[in-house]
Amino acid sequence: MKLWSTTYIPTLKESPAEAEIASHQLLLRAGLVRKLGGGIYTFLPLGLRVLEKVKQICREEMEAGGGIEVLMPHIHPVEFWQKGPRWNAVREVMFSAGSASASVKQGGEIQYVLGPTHEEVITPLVAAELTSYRDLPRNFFQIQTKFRNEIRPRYGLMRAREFVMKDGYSFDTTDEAANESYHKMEAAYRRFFSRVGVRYIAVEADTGVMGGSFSHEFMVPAEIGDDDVVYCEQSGYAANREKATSGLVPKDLADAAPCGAVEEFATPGVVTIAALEQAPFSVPADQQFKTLIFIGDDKPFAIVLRGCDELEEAKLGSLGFQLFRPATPEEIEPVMGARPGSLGVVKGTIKNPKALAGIFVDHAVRLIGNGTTGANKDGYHLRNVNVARDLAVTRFGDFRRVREGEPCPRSGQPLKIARGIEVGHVFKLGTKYSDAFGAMYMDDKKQKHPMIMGCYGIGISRTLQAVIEQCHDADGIVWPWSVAPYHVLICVLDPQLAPAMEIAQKLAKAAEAAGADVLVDDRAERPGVKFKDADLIGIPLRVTVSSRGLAEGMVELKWRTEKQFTKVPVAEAEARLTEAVQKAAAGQPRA
RNA sequence: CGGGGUGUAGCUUAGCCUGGUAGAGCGCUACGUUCGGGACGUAGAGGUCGUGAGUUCGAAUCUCACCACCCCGACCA
Repeated sequence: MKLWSTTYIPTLKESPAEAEIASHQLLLRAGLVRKLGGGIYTFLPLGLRVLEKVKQICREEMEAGGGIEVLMPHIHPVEFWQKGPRWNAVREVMFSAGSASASVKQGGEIQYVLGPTHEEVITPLVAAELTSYRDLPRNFFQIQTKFRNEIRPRYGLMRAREFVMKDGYSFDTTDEAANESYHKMEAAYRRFFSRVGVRYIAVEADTGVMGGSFSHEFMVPAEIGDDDVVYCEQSGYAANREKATSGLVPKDLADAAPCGAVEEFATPGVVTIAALEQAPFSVPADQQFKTLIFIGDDKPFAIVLRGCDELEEAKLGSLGFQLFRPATPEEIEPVMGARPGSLGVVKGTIKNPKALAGIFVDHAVRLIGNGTTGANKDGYHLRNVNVARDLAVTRFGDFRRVREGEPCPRSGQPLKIARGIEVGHVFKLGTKYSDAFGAMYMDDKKQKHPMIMGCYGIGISRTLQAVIEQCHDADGIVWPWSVAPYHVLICVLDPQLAPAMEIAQKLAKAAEAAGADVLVDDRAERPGVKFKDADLIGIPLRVTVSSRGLAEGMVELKWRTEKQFTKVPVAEAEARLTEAVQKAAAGQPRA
């Protein structure tokens, strides 16, 4: 039992200007955290209690999934990162941790960095410690503070420079075993998020350059999220928008027959899809070919989409280029023969086809059959262009961005799109890090092989805020039982009356015996203030003890989720409270 | 890093355009009246007006630079 007067819960009536979204405002108003600097927060007692509960649930589910807990350092000698496979890519978001003394810092190299994640630490450890197939599989995890110098911290704990993360790493001998580790973690993640009390969607995520590996993101649906989740309620299909496909193009689509000879026509000044839709041309966007030129590893390549479609740039990762960017008009003209606005990939019209590293055509283009495209001659277009007969195609692929309402690739039902916050990510890594750090094992034939790795992250502090974002109303937070900082709040309206406090103590003991964490509001505040604060900090079950109630021999029980309270005779109060706590803990939050 | 915005008491802010005494509400302290959904009165404490330079007799107010924070984009748990 904790007395309000002996802890520190600084609630705010008004919300600080810096907080724009509900969860961020409530973090501050309910006295859970305070900001030290951009993206850097202190956890106050109430916030810390929630954080610890989320961590504990995570720990339990990780161990249930075979995870072994360790704690790695926050500061890393920089050599480990320099030796790793992504130093140049990650150093921008890493904090250095050299000496604070200016004289030492001058001209000196960075010697330490603050850990943004720990592949570069766990892999050398495992490389040194585990050498035999008999040592595997192993799956290590830790719950620890991470440091990333975010370009733009925002939304409180949602994107912070310092945040609490659970990170885990699995090491296996074979691909099949690694897949098993992966699926164990995926299952553990589902249990974790369910227990914490957030609605989530597990989506297929982009694997980038890792090729055949796979990846799932755990997303919490929220308006303020910065990812789009594409999903189908009927089939259960769900994917990050970067990776999502639709069933728009039937698998058995036959190529359309030509409808006449390709014909050039003048389109002076027409350089956009929209302009070609206007009279006198009146070509609908879905009958136009959109030709985009990119530079991939210094060579130009072409992407062809329908005029009405948009490119999903992340999907170009599957083409195998390390780096790519849109080409400039100056780079395009010598290759194609025209500037953007008059481009096309009709055979024989490309000025220098050999310069192109490839012509990649989106599957949906086949829906056009016969359409209109640029003539590679400024101010001219071609009509009656037949996809099968006339286009120069290296290969077809999926390059377009999926739109809401398109058919699900599995069920054919309309796809929906929602915003989401990424709170977890499971990723099959392969041997990227084991190769770099020599994490090898010897098999039973004395052959050495790199270990197959997986990595698994959960944003603990971000999950905490995601819970608030999902579980609040106009009055404040509405904590799920599992992570509530306290389960029961005993509001003593007249704490100066000894009998009132005695009853509060007795009830607190009963609730604790039933397994609840209890907070007693013993402040000499007016009732209105106490009730407002109670709603704000969102404790699931409130017990009100007042002189007025005691005069008729009653105390009151009230759930945070309900408007009405229930009067209970003092004599029955302990039993009723015990029962309520047990039911709530068992997942039936009703009195 | 690009675009936009804001910096005045612990919090929310007025004043700035049109230069001349820094104001309010919440919170805080004391006393009194109140006492079931953020009470009221009286009296107080609390301000380098983000920092630095400039213009001016005089700058919160005008100019410049810098810093911090917030929002929108590219990246991420």
